Amino acid sequence: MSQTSTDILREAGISPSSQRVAIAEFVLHTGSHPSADEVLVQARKRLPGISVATIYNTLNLFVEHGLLRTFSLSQNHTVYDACTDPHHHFIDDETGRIHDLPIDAVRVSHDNFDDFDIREVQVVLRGRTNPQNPPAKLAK
Amino acid sequence: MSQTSTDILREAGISPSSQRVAIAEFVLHTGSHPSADEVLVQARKRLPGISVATIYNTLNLFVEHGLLRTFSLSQNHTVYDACTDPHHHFIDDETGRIHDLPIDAVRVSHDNFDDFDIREVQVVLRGRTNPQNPPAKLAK
DNA sequence: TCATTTTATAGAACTATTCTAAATTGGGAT
DNA sequence: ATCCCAATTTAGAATAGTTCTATAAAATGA
Ligand SMILES: [Mn+2]
Ligand SMILES: [Mn+2]
Ligand SMILES: [Zn+2]
Ligand SMILES: [Zn+2]
Repeated sequence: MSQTSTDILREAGISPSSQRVAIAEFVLHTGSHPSADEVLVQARKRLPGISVATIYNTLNLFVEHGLLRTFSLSQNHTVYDACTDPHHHFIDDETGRIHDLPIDAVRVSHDNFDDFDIREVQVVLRGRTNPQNPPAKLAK
Repeated sequence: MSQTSTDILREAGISPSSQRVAIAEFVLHTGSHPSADEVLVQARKRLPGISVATIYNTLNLFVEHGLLRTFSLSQNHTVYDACTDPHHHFIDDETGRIHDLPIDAVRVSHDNFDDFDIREVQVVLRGRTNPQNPPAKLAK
């Protein structure tokens, strides 16, 4: 049942060029929240000549078509998130690594702000990853 | 009893040069979460010749001494937050304006992640500001 | 095949921030 | 008051992530 990257692109209305597929193979299937640069490195393992411009064009295209989300943690560190449905994040202060948390692992309640129409709630937990524990059972 | 900017700087161990005071006068007393560029504009109203380098040097200095916090919402939009104690944020999708929310206006509970040592919980609400309501009674 | 459109590419341009190296400042000490 | 000197400020160069531009290559399909 698992769709190929080509299928995913077609379903999103994106014609699956070899470059796009090479990028998709990595970026749509990683939980690592990579930067554009990390995507470049991975994509070049499959398609050594792929250009930087194509990486950016393609990542932007994927975001526009809802296959990726993007967020900025600090200046000059934009990352891409392959998980597009709502979820939360834990960020390791030491390594900077971002972990997905299932949406229902965090509950948020808030006052009724009559001034605000809330569309989305995003929680970021920061701290340290406990070293003695196994790598973590992570989000969907 | 309200401390002058000069006092605040001295207490933080920063010698209050005229440039630093000019910047502090604005950035330590605004709730608007300004960018470096907005700080430059405001500081130049008091000290027209102040340089860009000084804006960045000083903002970084204030952050290092705990007078400001910084965060990035999107690539190339780093803002400074004069409120350094824990609180949450509402971001207006349309205008990009950031509003502080009192820490106790949002309650978060989460599973025990034995893999993570959580040090900080940050909530960002996104949506639209309700136009018919008054400008909002905002955070401390 | 050929014409047309789409996609990819190199490299220039852009922009926020940091760096560098030189000038200016201002508070003691004399 | 003057001198000294460390601290501070400054202009402009450098850097880095991203976007733009103009050209080339590839795919499409009649
Ligand atoms: Mn998948
Ligand atoms: Mn104040
Ligand atoms: Zn995620
Ligand atoms: Zn704030």
